[in-house]
Amino acid sequence: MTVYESIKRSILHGEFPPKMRLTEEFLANKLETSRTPIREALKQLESEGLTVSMKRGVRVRHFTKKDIQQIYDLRTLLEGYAAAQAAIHRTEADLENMRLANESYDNAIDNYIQTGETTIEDILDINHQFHNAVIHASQNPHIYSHITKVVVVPLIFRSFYWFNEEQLRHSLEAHKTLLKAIEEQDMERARVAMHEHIYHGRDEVLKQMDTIDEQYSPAKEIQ
Amino acid sequence: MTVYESIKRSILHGEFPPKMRLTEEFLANKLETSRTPIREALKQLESEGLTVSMKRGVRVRHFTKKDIQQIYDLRTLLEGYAAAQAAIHRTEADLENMRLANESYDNAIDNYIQTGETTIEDILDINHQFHNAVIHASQNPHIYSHITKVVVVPLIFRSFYWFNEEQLRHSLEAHKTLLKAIEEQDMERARVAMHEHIYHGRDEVLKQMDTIDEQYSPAKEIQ
DNA sequence: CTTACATTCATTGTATACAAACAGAGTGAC
DNA sequence: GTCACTCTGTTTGTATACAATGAATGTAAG
Repeated sequence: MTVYESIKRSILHGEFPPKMRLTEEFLANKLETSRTPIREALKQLESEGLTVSMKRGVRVRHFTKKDIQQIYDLRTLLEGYAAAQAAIHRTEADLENMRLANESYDNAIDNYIQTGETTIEDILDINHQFHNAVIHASQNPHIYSHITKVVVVPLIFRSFYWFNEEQLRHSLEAHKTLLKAIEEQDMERARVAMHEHIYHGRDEVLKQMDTIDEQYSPAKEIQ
Repeated sequence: MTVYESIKRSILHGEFPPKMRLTEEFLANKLETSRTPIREALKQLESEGLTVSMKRGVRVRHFTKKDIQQIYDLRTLLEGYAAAQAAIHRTEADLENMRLANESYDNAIDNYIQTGETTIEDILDINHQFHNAVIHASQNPHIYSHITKVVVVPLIFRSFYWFNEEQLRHSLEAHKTLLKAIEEQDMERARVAMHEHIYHGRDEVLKQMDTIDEQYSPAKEIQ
């Protein structure tokens, strides 16, 4: 799904800023394809909440602080539930996956700080691996699509959070706390650890939004 | 979105049973349109979880009892949250909407029993109105898409539940309990009332699945 | 100067033709 | 008889042409 991924990247990286209109022909030219695959990608993006379609055409969605708060509320609810279920249903293989993801995380932070070979994208990816491992351990595959939707939006505000060693270490510690609770099958402890972890991330994103304060910035226009 | 609605109806009414393959041309012929709108509808249905696409083509999704249980778990989580938030944030207008929906429900049950003018579809619709009013009262519009997804699937198993006066009255009572808690801004009471209401519905659907036991029935083939 | 209407242009929605990919049947070798 | 391979037919994926629909601009009347 390369057309979809490409547009998604452009939105998440800010190349297509909020409120920018996305015409099919523009995207078709840019991605050197026809309008048909573009339309399908746009439909999917809309169902993920990254775009909105008006009477005529589609625009990159604009999110207010309230939106972000509410989306994070849902993410907390869903991932908290996943963590609680994981504490009950996790297999030994699940635990191994989580441990592995955390080791990778640890190494990636070192690498990022020391050599700079590892990129933020890599770190985001490894973080994602851990969260996915938790969902997998919950043994409820239906959760995935819901969490995907609430996870993707805040990535638009890829905050300074992810560039800060202290925050990265803190995040890893949170993962370890969570993993311990899941190992010990301590369901409520796991849920709360996840709640705290996600709300902490939310606070950082909201802080970021305050500083750049682009809520009301007009859309860049094409051409 | 009439093509989408039409295919959805066919799936929910059992005309397109689980595992049935849906080829684009077949649907295009049936709905007297071209493949393009069909493809878009199928993409959307897939994102709602009603179909799955294989390497080649798409099939109506088949759900096991475990799937239904897990989907209801998520629905309970989400609607319970919505109810709790509604208890906090509801406006007077929200309360009025809920009261109205419950009145309609009451009348519809009477009408259904006595005259038979009101159909099950009507009743489902009014039930839906109440649940939507609760979500609206939560003041978190991002919940809608998530709940839509977990609500639609069980409709495939439109159980006997909806044909039974006693169950309908019971359901209305549950709505009233919930409404009272929301009126009194009793958040935890509202959450629990919603949990109970949804799990009760789940029990009925699972009971239904036991009796018909079509989990392992092969797919009808076209032609 | 403002409003209402009409004409034009840009953009989306639908149909269709063509290319690509996969499944299944048939054929041949071992 | 079985396995592997090719060939054929069906079905999806992509491009493109055409139709339909809004939006915007210009024009004329009040």
